[in-house]
Amino acid sequence: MRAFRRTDSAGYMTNWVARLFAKVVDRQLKPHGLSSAHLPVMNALGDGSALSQKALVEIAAVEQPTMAATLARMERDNLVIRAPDPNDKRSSLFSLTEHGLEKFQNAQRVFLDINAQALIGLTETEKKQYLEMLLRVGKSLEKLAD
Amino acid sequence: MRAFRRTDSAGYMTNWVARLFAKVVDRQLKPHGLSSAHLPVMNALGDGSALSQKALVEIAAVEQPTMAATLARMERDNLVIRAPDPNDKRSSLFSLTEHGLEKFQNAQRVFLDINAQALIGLTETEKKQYLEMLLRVGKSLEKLAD
DNA sequence: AAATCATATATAGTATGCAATGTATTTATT
DNA sequence: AATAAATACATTGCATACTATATATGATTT
Repeated sequence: MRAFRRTDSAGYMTNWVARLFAKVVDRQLKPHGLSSAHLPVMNALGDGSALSQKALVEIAAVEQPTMAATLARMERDNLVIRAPDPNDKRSSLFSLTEHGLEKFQNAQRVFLDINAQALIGLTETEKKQYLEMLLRVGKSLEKLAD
Repeated sequence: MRAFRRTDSAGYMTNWVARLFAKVVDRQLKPHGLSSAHLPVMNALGDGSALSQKALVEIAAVEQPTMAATLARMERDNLVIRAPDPNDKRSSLFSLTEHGLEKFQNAQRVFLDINAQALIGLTETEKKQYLEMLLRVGKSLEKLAD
């Protein structure tokens, strides 16, 4: 079996672009004390919601221990607070602190801007196709992961 | 600024698909004692080449300390060996061990198969478009990262 | 040849991600 | 109600990735 070019492999290419996204986002968020893993959490809590770890796990589509660690760091950095869930003693409800809410405004702007810059070489039609294909590929991979 | 859906963001979606790729690949490679980060290295060395860390950094498009750690683990696991570069005392040349070469055969098959499965929902034309768009988005992001 | 600059790698520190497993609480079954 | 099963979360261990920085060697300049 002959070696293949990286640009011929969807796995390599997707990983490459994802790392570039994260690198650029993290560099620009760092001065704000934020990072890419905070974004799905802040986005979910940005309207003032108080959500459980489990809900955030589903929203961010990461494994539970990953979200636990992210929330622990965000709590440490005063971006979120944890309150006991009155209906379930196993669970806590997370919400943004005031500081977290302020930071979320910046984060949102930075992230949307980088997304726009990244897609600058695609037409409007292609942008939709790009997102739609990612969704289809992701769903195929989710089946493989079950 | 209103919250956006994850499926509308190229950054989220690319990251999501990349993590799914890695998860599936890593699960299937684990029984072979391999992982996704080994693939670009094995692919580069699979023809018997002996390459420096620097060359592998460029091929895999990761930062130098990342490749250093990956090579250290691969060396520990007897997948690659390190030999002094006769032309430059700062540098070593890495090549696959016999064990690494055997494993590479399996890895290659597993990886190509997962790639094919992931793209099963795309037409042949779309597969090319997917790769081509990733390349364009990646190049835009590389500019942002400079 | 000595001093300077550049290059290749190493190391420390941290974040993000996964798998595997343990614990407390809740829900379902008998 | 007691027991069993399911659920929510915590914890441990490790891999992969980044930034920042240090060290050794090589190349260039003076």
